[in-house]
Amino acid sequence: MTTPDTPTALVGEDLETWAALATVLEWLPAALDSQLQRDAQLTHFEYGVLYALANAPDSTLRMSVLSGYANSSLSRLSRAVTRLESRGWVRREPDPVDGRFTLAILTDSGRTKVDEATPGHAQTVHRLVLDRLTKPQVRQLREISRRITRAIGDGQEWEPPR
Amino acid sequence: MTTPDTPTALVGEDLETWAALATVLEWLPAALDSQLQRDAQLTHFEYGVLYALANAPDSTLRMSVLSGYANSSLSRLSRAVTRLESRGWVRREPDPVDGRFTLAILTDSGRTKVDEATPGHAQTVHRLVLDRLTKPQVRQLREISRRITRAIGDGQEWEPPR
DNA sequence: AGCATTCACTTGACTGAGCAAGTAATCGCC
DNA sequence: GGCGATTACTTGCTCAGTCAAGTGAATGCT
Repeated sequence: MTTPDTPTALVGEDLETWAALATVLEWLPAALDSQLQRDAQLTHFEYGVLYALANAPDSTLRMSVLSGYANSSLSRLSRAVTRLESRGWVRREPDPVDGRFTLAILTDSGRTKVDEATPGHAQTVHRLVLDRLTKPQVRQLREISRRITRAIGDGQEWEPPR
Repeated sequence: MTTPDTPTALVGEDLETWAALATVLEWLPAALDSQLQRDAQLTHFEYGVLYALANAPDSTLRMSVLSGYANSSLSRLSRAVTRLESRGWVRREPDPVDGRFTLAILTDSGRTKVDEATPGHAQTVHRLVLDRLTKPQVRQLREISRRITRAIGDGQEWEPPR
């Protein structure tokens, strides 16, 4: 008689799957950063910030909203925006509606930067991920990713950073 | 007539899939680190090092081999082992066979540490990933992950860190 | 209206990772 | 067998990220 115990170690297929995923978790972000760094002197995270601003109305977002889009803590975002600001791609303004909020605003040269960086990044995502998979696999990957994200959100003992 | 151009931006299903995966890439490592940090004062990377040693003959591996197993650069590994050494879980010895190699050796208390940390980590992997997926999805995830890893390895302009 | 509280960041101290330069051990070649 | 590569790390510097404490703006309670 077998019992569906909570497992105390990963074995067999589970271990292999986890090992494969863990490798992706380690290498894919590094590969993405590498391309963006080489071609646009941007980390993937910084690109994400610029991209989110580029797709926002008036190229403007409150820091706290932006940190949500970028899956980031406010302090990480604050430092990243400082860097982007010093390179002239973003500027900050207090929100006239409520001075506690800070608006991050994409500058014209920031927009140019995103536009230049986007094709290379999109190509890399295709080359490393999308083009390697069958269409059903792409769908599965989306569903699998969402399930994992939901599981993380559900965890009572851990809040994803905002 | 449509042409299969190299795309210059991600749109539609591709964008959604990529966004979902990017979220996993951001949150899953953080969630894993969070549990291990809380329950065992270990990063996921440090756990991986101890785990690899625990499963090696004589609980011993050359630094360069270990860095392969841990998907890490030698310099990152060197620093991690320094930390683990200072906590008494690993010790270093020059390889008697060839003094250029350094052997990393798991201590008894290091073994105890891995054994204590493993069930909680395995549970977290189940809770966040494996238990959320159907069996076919687990298989697909393994295959998808391997394809992505292979794609990264193929890239001529980027070598995965050893 | 006045003052403590809350909110939305920002910043200082510290840690971990990458890169490149350094170091010690061994190998290869004459 | 001596000496210039090569190999296998290690380490100094710099930078990004976290945590916790700090700051300035708005809110609420009386």
